[in-house]
Amino acid sequence: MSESYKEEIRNLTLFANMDETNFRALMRGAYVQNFPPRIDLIRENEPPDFLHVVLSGSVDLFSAWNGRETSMATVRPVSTFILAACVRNLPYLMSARTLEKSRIALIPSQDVRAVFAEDSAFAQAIVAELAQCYRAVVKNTKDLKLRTSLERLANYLLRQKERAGSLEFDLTMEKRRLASFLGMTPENLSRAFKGLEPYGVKVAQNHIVITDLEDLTRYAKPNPLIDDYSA
Amino acid sequence: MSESYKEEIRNLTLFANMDETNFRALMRGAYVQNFPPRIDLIRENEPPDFLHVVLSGSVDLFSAWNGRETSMATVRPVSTFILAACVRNLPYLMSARTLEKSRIALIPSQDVRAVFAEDSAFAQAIVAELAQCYRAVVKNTKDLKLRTSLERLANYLLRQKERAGSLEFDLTMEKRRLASFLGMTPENLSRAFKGLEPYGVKVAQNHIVITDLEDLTRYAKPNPLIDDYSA
DNA sequence: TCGTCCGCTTGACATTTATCAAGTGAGCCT
DNA sequence: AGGCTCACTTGATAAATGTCAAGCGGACGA
Repeated sequence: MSESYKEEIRNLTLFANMDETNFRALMRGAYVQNFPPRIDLIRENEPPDFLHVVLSGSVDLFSAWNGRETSMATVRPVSTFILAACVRNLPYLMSARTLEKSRIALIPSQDVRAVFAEDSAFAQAIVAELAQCYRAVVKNTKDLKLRTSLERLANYLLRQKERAGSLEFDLTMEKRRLASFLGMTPENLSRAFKGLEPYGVKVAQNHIVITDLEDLTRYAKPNPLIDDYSA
Repeated sequence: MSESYKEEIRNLTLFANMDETNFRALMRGAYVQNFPPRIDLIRENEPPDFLHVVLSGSVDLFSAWNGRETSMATVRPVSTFILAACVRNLPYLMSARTLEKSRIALIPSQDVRAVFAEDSAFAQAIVAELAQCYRAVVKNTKDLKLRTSLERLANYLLRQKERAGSLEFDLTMEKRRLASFLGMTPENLSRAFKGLEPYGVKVAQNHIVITDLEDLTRYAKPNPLIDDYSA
């Protein structure tokens, strides 16, 4: 693997503080691969061969049961996925596919387990990462159980507004995927956008304009314990 | 704290392999308290002062938003809760209350953070525990997003059957809490029980009898990637 | 033993969400 | 430019779920 990739990975908080020798050991078995859009990377129920690091592009984590499918999360650079399966050496709970052309680093999971048993800085970083992921999923569950789909969409738009730093922004994913992520059908999402118009949301294609932030906020009632993904 | 309590905690996988000196240090600031039923232990959004260990009784983790409330999980002996908030030193995402008379050990969370930075066996145990919790919540999300309420109930009953080791068992919680846990109203749960009768489920009060396991299983389509809480 | 309380159930109805089918429109290839 | 594709939208309808109000029945205390 090229040194520039290694440096990119090294800068991830997960790997930043670990011992250099251990990091080198981790990288020895690792490699970077380029994938075209819509390629399956892993399938749920497979054994966890590799810890994946998204270097560029983006990846959809999704899951299926009984002919239905739902999008669980989007992984963007630079971060990892399926860490939990790796450290526990248990089958993946989710499938993953590239959304766009993506560069992914693959680190053999047995190396991850071996090194994390030796390197306490790495172990601590894993703890921080897992705790973060855990809290993110708990928030997502609260979102699903405590809110209607209209409320979920309203709060999603407010989070995107925060991310973009502007009252005007483009949706970062296809509407059909957004619908699945928010736990509804595309048809329902389409109507939900209409339903938010009275609260000051203008939609044209993928472009969103929040024309009345106060009104939308009053309706959405955002809450850091659900919507603040950084804490 | 009495030595017998300490031993009980020591036997938890989370604490079993750590250094004795570090364990003693953890226990120094810890104490055990008895709580009556229906007592609030923590409230969401509070800073994480203590890691909680349920020694006996049971605890409900729940969360509220905008006047609505939902039950997230039940913690039974001997296990811990709000570990993620402790290690990240971030506010609780869920509230907790005793369901019955319970004995709870409280370990100052700053001690937990201090010791886990020193003790690699402890750090590893925390990783295992957090990864486990993460996977449990992911499964729960899949359950919520991929299944109807009737399917969730059917699979819940199959899991309880497994737990009890018998086709006949008692529900371990109030129906209203079960409804909340499964993400529905008590009225809807009541009708869902009726709806499972054709598949061989008999309900009398809290007592459940599965009279046609094959039929119920065919309907529920249980899946280890959703329903097996041990993996 | 008789009330009373409280959780559960039931029925009627409203709302939310999904499904199915048909249309619209932007992007794209030729 | 024409015509195709494909996501999205829209409308009609059905199914799932929630709400409200009333009733039932076991547990418990007086």
